Amino acid sequence: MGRSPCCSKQGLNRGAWTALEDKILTSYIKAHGEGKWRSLPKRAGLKRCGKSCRLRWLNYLRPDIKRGNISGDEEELIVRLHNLLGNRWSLIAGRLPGRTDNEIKNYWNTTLGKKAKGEPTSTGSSKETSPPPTKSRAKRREIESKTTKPSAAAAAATRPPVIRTKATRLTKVLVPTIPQIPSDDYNQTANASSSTKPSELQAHQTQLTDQQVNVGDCTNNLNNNYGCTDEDDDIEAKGGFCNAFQSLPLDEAMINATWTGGNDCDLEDYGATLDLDSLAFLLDSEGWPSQENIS
DNA sequence: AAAAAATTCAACCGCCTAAGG
DNA sequence: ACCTTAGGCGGTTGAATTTTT
Repeated sequence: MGRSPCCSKQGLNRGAWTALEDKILTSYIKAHGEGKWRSLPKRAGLKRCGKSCRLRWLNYLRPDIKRGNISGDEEELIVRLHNLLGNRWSLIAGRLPGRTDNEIKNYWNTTLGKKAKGEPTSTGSSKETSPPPTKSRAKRREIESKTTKPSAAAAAATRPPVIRTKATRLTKVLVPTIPQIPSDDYNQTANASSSTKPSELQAHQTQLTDQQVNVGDCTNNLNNNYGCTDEDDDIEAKGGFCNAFQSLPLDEAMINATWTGGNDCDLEDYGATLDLDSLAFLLDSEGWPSQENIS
């Protein structure tokens, strides 16, 4: 691909992974767990760069990866999240169980981004001049996803660009925990019907909406809102509500869901506690802070 | 049927931050 | 305080595949 390798890769395999390599990597990680990527290839007997192993595992081999077409609901959610977060694919992927940042990024670049710009789904300068094929895959996928609501993409096109600050690496597994709301109140709301938003959560959303939320630095704002400070290293111990994910308006189901990014991630667990229906509020523009408030 | 064009997506890259020495 | 290492992220590339001509 034209660039010099990032690390010494003499004698290392590159390019597409073979089935055997996949098997070796999968077996090794199942036996020893993730992590120590630099030394993993040597220990596993793979002639691959550690980064390559990590990427292969995270984007393809993980058992909880959901493969296949992105549904209309997922598409809507991606558009919404992109409006809010910009190109922070990892954060967006964190809201779509089983989807990887790479997959979402690819989907955006090939489909949604062009939709949002009102461009035909084509690439390249020479390609821009020609009209889109009448039955391109993108077109067919559009037709297939019958639940697609074009209004969101159109709305995205009219919104001003998202203001972003530098992305911050998330070094801890993000487990959105129950926010620090009075337990009685929370218990009540948790028992409420699914169509009713818990009052505290509604208040939380309102607070976010009313506040001048700088999306790129929302962590700090949220930390302040929920009593966490920069000095609070032990956020999880506080049951805190203190990361960028948690700055998003959450509904009850999402908060109750066990979100993990680690080895214990099990899609069936998600299915038990969270499905796309639980994210439906994201499709409701009323539930989102306005752009003016974000910037 | 074959060639060209369009499209997808896995894989790579450089850069950044955090952690540890 | 500085340096090194490891892990993670978003941007980009190009081979493979699909569709169109």
